[in-house]
Amino acid sequence: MTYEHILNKIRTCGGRISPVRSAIIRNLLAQDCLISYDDILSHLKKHKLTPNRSTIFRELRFLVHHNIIHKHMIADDAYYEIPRDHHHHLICLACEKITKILMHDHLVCESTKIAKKNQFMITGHSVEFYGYCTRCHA
Amino acid sequence: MTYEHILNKIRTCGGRISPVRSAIIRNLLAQDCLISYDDILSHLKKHKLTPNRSTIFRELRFLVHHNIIHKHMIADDAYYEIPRDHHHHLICLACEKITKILMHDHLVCESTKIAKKNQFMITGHSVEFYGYCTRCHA
DNA sequence: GTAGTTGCAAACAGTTTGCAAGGCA
DNA sequence: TGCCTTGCAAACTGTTTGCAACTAC
Repeated sequence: MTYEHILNKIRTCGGRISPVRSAIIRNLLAQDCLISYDDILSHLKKHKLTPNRSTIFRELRFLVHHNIIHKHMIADDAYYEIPRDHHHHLICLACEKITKILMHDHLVCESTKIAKKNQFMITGHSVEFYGYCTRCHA
Repeated sequence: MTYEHILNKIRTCGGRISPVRSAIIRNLLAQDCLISYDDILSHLKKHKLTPNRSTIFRELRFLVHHNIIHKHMIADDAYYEIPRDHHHHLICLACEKITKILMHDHLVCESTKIAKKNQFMITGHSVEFYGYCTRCHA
């Protein structure tokens, strides 16, 4: 999903392209992994945009609702990302740093079995590894 | 971890065994998967216990802090369980029902590789499959 | 008796809502 | 112009805190 791809998707369903909206989308595209509300806020500030909190929440909800971004809850905090390459996360329990990891995903084939066994339509899965990063472990 | 096992662990670190505490632990032991704050509250009511909200939150925090229970955030809601058999979850995006699943866990061996590659001390992992249960899919 | 546990009220953080004003197409 | 987006203030939910009263051991 490129920037233009996303804009078209938004226009198709009646949405407008406002400065705040496009800045948030650019921010999410520039990132290749999960970012928080605060990350987004500080990125907007750098671009001289200081929208109200409710605007940011509404925007993120809009993008989630239109399936443009995904929301993850990690240790009580919300994080967002544009789903592109399928990947998983490594989460430090001390500093909360999130690292993206790529791995050969056995779960993709496993999920077919699980779906059949449990009579469940699986649309996605997530994997997180918890522990301590080098800095926090030391 | 049996009931007595848990009580001893609590006593060892200076905790007392109050009616609310033991009822919550029994509730968690009776369940073999994730339960919510509301599940706990209604279980307590059945046993004629009506503690204050803050008491329940404090208790759950106490148990998490002493590593007796684990807390999971699923779709903005908190769930708790006593870690016994290692298992994963199937989550219905419509009715939010959570089903426990057992599967051959390739991730256990995968995690050693990931730990080494990322210089990260892995202490645990979680896997969730998202989708729609039979009832919600129909 | 001492220290841990509880109820209550108040505070708090994150998030949502109603409404009027502003802005994109 | 019409409808979407925004700011503002207020409401709301889940959770935490301070403090005095209570209770397990």
